[in-house]
Amino acid sequence: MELNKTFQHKEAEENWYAHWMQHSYFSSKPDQRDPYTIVMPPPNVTGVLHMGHCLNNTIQDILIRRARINGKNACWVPGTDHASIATEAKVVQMLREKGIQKGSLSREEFLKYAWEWKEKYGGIILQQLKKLGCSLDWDRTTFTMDPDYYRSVTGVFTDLYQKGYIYRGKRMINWDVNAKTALSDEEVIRKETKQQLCFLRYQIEGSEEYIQVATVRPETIMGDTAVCVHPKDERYLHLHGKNVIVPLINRVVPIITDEYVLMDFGTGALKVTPAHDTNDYQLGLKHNLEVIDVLNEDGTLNELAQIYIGEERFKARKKIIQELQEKGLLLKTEEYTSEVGYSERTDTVVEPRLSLQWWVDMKKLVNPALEVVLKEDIRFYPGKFKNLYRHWMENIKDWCISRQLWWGQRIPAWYDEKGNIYVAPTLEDLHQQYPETVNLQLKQDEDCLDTWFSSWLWPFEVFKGYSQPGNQEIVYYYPTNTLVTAPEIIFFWVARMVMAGMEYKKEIPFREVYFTGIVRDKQGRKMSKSLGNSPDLLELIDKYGADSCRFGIMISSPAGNDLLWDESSNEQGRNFSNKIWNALKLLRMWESNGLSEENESENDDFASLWFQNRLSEARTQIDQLFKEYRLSEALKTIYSLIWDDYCSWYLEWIKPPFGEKIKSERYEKAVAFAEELMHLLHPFMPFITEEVYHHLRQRKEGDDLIIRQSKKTENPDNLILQRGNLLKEVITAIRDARTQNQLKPKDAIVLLIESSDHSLYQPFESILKKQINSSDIHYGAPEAKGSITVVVGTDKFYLQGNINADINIQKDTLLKDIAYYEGFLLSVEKKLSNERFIQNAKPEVIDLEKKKKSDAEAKLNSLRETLNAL
RNA sequence: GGACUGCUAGCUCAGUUGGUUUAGAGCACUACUUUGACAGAGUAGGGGUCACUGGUUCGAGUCCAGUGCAGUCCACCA
Repeated sequence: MELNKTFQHKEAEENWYAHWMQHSYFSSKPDQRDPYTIVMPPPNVTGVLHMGHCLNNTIQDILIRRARINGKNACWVPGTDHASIATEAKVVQMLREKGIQKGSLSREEFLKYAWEWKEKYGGIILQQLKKLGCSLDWDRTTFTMDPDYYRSVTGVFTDLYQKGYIYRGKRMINWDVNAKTALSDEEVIRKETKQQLCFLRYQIEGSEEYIQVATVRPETIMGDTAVCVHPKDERYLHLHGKNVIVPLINRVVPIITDEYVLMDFGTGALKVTPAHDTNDYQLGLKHNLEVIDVLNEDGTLNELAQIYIGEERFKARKKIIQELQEKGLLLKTEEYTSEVGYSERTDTVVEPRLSLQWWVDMKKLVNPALEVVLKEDIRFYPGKFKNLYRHWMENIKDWCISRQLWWGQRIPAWYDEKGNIYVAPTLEDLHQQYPETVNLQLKQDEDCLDTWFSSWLWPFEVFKGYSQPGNQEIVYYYPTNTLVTAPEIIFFWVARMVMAGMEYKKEIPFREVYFTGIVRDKQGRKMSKSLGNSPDLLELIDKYGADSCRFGIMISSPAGNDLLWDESSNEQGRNFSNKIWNALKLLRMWESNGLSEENESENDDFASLWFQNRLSEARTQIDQLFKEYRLSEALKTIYSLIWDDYCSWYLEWIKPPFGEKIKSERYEKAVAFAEELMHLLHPFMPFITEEVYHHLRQRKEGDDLIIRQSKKTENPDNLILQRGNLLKEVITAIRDARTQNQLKPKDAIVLLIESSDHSLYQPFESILKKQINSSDIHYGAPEAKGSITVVVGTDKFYLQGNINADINIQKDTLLKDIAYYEGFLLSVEKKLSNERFIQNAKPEVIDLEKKKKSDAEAKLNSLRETLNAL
């Protein structure tokens, strides 16, 4: 079959993915082999594939494919997360565009829309992963709101409630006025924000005197129930026990004292608004202050504010500032920058708000989960995240898990008319467990659970490890091997999965966690939708091919650091594909030219002998790099093995002279090496490798690269490797001399080698001849001048024949070399003549320096001899 | 404010317990080559006082301290 000029990625991708699916190569069932399990971090149903997913899933696919060819039963589980708040926001927006307000719908009606939306868009991201070549076990696709999964979530809630790990309490929470729900601390992003610090005048009751108070949130003054000063602050001693009048609404509130107030910040006088600030709330509790919440759940002012009722909080702020100014109550404003909390999902400023929510008492779960990481039962790559994990775990706070949303697992708590709480996974369970409730008027809690309250069960619940504990699958696949995820969700997800795993399986959920870097653009900016600097991955795959995109992102992905991604790395991947493709074409061309059956002894084929050992050497390196999760370097090693060692050296070495046939044995070896190379590269670039593998030979049904098993790595013969390096060195040096002396490639030379050991060169004489275009090779010293001399090591190579050697060029080169080695020798001699060095350095280091010295001397001798001979 | 990480060629990165040459690779760059696998190529070349300042040591890119710059995470100062 005639091969295309270049690799046609589109056809190959479609064909091979379909072929692999047809043969169920991705699907895994428990068997005698060791499992290798990865659970995919489930992307949000709202998501579309971006560069982060590309990186993350490429890494997972590499690990899975490598495990598969290393004889493991590889199982990679896909799925999606219902993403409570993000999805609900999308659905609300979709409805709004249709002219439907969420508030006008019943819960059931809304959920119907939400499920429709999920069915329509929820699977897109998984389909996109197929384009990337991900070898996921699709039969295992799980959704965090699948019926069984749902029940496990409410089951876990019930269990934790019964153990007393979950409680309901009225506390300050982070309120998202846009999504109208509570958020956990982790869902609040703090950002530096410029604000106006307003200095306000609060009049002392029954006096003309004023006290100054600074605030960045003047719209909350209507919730003030005190002004607080430090008890020792001399400026305010005379005001202790007095009252002040809150501006605009003229509420009379007391001046209280507390050491919490910083005397040197602002004016040293703090307005206390217990309903709208966590610290103020604590102060309020301590001093028994009234809590006046002036905001509605959507962030508008309510009746308790008395003024600007119904106005949005920031509009109200402006108006209040203006009114205060007009009334002379605003003394000044200063620009002030501080950290302000924003909702991770809706990016609106979060309001501290007092409300009744459900909480997990994390102290009950934290210890085993901390221990397994400290003991390194679970290993983090890179290791620096261990400290981060530890710090968070040691300072853990209770987890607010209730959300005022409809999309998600509804909290399985029911209230009777007296306000008693009953908790059970389902209503049926409840009736069964508490028969007295059958006849009660029960009302289920309106709220949903935080998304992460379901995804923390992921590593075991995808195998039904909670709903059917002890089933064959969970026993076989759990603990999983590697978790590959972004460091951003170490607290949201990783830590909580460890807790859930330890609590419910009494075992770690995964043995190793590989944290990927953040994908940044060329300017180092984080890729994000809002910046619009995130390229469309599907377009890239279409343009360069999935293999090239995988190559591109992996080659620029240093272990444990962020990666700066640039489209040109895809070009490098494409060029590499093309290089491989052309090597294949060369092999096929040789075959179609016919093979020569002429015999040759093993010793005649130095090239294959060398490459065999070079391959073993590379394999050893790659094995080690994989162990350390240095995937980028493993890829670089393979890249150079294929491009430099196989294509540039090996294939050139075995290439038959033009018009001649290649010897059959050599050809067979070259094909076998190509198979090995494709096998090594396959985890990184699955499509082209499978395609090439099938072009190399006729394959039987089921002989596919994706399942071909690796051989044991053999130790390389270092002597052979050294000989190979010598050969390369000599070729390079002579080629260099040829160029410098302007010899044309066509001009053949005669090579004379002067060496103390001719046997060094004899094994690869024929290769050398071909590579430097030499008609003949002799050994010995030159009889006359006029040749070009090249020194490699201490051996001399004379290029003779019909040439005009330019003595000056050679002199320049030699003098440069001599200067270098003289300098080098000087530094070594300096070291060796230093008595303290001789006294203190290890003997092997001294020996080494001595060897360096004698080597350099010998080299200098050779160079000087050569110079003199000119 | 606290903690962590990084700073090596134009760019992205290696450099493993301090001594294997007077610091490497890949891209990019420059020159030359060009009908026999591949111009998406080949051959060669230029390019770095290893962020800075001190210190330890016979010896520092590597260890220590400080400084600077960048980034990440954490923290309730109005």
